[in-house]
Amino acid sequence: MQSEQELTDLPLSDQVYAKVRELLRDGAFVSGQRISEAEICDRFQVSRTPAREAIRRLLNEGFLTTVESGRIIVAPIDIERAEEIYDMREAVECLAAKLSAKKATTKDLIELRGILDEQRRGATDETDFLDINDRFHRCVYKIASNRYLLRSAEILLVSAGMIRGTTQGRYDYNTWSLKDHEEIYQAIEDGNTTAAEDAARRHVRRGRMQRISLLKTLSSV
Amino acid sequence: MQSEQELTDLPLSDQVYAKVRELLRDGAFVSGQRISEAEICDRFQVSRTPAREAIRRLLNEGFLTTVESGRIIVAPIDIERAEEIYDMREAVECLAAKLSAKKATTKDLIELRGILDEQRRGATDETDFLDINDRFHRCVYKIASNRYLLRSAEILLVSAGMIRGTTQGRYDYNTWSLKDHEEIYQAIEDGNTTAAEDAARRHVRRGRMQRISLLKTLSSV
DNA sequence: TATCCTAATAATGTATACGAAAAATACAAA
DNA sequence: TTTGTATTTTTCGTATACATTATTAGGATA
Repeated sequence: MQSEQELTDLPLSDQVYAKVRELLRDGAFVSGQRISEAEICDRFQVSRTPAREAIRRLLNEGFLTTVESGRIIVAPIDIERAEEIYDMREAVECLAAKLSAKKATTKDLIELRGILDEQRRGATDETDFLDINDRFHRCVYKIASNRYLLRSAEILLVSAGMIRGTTQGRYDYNTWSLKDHEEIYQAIEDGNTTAAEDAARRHVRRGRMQRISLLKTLSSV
Repeated sequence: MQSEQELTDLPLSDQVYAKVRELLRDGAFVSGQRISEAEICDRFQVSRTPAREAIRRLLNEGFLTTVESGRIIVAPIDIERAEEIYDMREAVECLAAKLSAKKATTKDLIELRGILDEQRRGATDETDFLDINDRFHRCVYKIASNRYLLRSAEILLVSAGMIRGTTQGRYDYNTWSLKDHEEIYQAIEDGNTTAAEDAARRHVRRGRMQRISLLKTLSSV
């Protein structure tokens, strides 16, 4: 829940939750793969209680799914689910941008610009790029300061990141991503809510097209 | 997770979750009130494990909040939180209406119209009215068929329902609520996505004004 | 009476124990 | 080989035990 807390002094269930989500994001857990409590216990050396709680939360947030008879698997992201993610993401990112444009303080703008500068300097590798990208979006969420939005946006950001097939063709993404982020930033700085919303919408839609086409080439193989 | 399931064959944690949420909605648990595991165990005659899981989910969804040193209370809904709820709700309800207008089948329309007819016939009392109201919205969510939207919208619907101070002045709400629902329905039937979005937006904003002013009169007392 | 120290109490995080239900496996018979 | 059945194993839901930490209460002293 608290974001700035050291991971080690959080309850084990939260640590496990965070670590599993990381594994999901990094593709160590793949679509459709079965997840059992015992496996989580083994892997993270915790007892069933925190493992259970982490799994239940991941289920609730849509990262995992229950199949017939209670078995749990990593939620497969097919085109249908990807469209659900992006439909929702568009609504949520637009709101985030709009609220940020309304509420951003000077300090907020400095922080956001800092992340943008980092992105401009260029990422060392793909993971780094994705990190910076996520930080930008999370910063916007923070500025929007809406707890319900935050919860949703966070989940959707990670879920969208899980849509991938091949890693290739993802890095040049940086070119338009940077331009989009600059646009969003500018609108927020200007306090122009509709411009912010529009920029966010375009950004999400570009991401959507890219990801969906990625899925399509994959499923046709 | 599955909606049509008998409550009794769901895991205890889900049953407890549902029951606590009901108590919250009905005002049996009030803002700021402390909630302890033991209390939940006592009240529902379950052991700590399911009680814990229910509480964690309620925390995660924003119904409960952690205060200093891990104490858990019913999240107080002040004006700030109410605005967060309604800002987010506007985005989510608009999306729900839009998607429904795009996807609704004849069968969907029949079901939705059925609820509307019920509302037209009038509710017997306030609880009944709220039930019908919720059913209408849930039906729209279902038609939109987006899992991420559903989770969010459901939480926001209940959260918004928890904004209340006095019960008075809530019942005449029915007059404009019905009109709004009819508008939303019509747009969905027409497959007019922008009209659906607009109708939903107006509806949410009306609810927002009403609830916020309710809170304001309360806090000024 | 106010304050501080200590003991008791309660609450939460974590681990483990138990039971039921489902799945997998092994083995026998057709 | 296939099928059917019995047995073993896994997995999960639930309960409870243990440990640690925070909170409260009581009593002694200034």
